[in-house]
Amino acid sequence: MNDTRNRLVNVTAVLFQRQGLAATGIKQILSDSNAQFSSLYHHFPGGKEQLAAEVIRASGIRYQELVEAVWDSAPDVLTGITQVFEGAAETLEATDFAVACPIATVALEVATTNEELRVVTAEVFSSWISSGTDRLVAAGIDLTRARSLTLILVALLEGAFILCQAAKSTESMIAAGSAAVAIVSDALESSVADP
Amino acid sequence: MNDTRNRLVNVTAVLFQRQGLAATGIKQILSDSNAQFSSLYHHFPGGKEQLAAEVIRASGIRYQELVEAVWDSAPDVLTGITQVFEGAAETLEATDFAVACPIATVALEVATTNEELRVVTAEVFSSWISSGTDRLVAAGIDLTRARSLTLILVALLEGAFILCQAAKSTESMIAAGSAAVAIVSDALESSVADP
DNA sequence: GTCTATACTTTGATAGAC
DNA sequence: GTCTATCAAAGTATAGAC
Repeated sequence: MNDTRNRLVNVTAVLFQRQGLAATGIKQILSDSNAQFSSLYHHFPGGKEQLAAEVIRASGIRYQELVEAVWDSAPDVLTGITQVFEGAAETLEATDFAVACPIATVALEVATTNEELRVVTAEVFSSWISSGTDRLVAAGIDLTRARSLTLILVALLEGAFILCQAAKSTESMIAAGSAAVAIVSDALESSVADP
Repeated sequence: MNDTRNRLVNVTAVLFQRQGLAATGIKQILSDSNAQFSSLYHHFPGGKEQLAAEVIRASGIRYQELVEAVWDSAPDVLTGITQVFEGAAETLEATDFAVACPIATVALEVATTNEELRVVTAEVFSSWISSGTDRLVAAGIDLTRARSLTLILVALLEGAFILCQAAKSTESMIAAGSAAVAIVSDALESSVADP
């Protein structure tokens, strides 16, 4: 799977994560991918927008799988959530705060400027939220509350990414992780008390 | 204060909020401001980057004042926090999810691409965090905990903005507001119990 | 599917008259 | 301080040979 098409997607994913959509030029994508104009427009007749849609989807799936792997390898829910936030903080620090959410920058850019791509980012977030909700339901939390909690968890993670990248500090991610654990912990206790 | 220089800053602030930095061209700024190239480079010899720095600072101050006004007009801390998140949700809905955080898109764009502007965004967030921390301290929470709580509040707000704009739904902002109130409420109770 | 070359637009920025 | 005109570079996209 290291053909030209995949190289284009993977290279663009990295550039989108660091620079966003508008700042990433096709010429830079081609240069970094060792590819030609003809290859890009052969594989993506829709040009930059079609490539972007595929990159957003691929990045979303990859990040979801990463988080699920961390979460599911933990012995319990609270440990899983702790490790997701700790892992995010470690990655930020290890990459000099370059690697955070793979789609947040693009999501904000397209939210009011490109309806097709906005929908793609919404689908990615929706998939993440379903994944988290499933896990909280499996831990004994009722569906409505599990969904609401997952929205909070994702918001904490995304918001902390912004603050951490701007400040070049993991302080916010640490605080967000503590809050995430506290909130889910409360929900678990009231689930046990009122099943 | 409706001279050319101020028009440039105000117009650019709106464009940055909706499109981000890279997607906003100087020609669009000039067109929307009814200004000329010569005016822009007269007032901002440093070009787009200098204008961007001033716009980020101005947007940061304006938004901080808005939030402080909402917070301080409430009878107590928890009501204030509730109304900040409710106000954000109302603004999102009233503007078809176009008006969210004024600097988040730019902050993510510049975080790894423009060190000078990254520092400016960091200063804005730092000022917001100080403002929130002051208010929680005034409510009786000790400084360390107040700062940590404020980081969580800002992360919740910023993360919810992303999710709401992508989904075109205020669901995440509602959930984030509930979480914010719950977390600060807990802190207030333990402050009273253990002063 | 890939190569070279190119078309056309928009970008940020500057020059020089007034 | 403002006007018109213009620059060099980078932007996306396409054509046509192989």
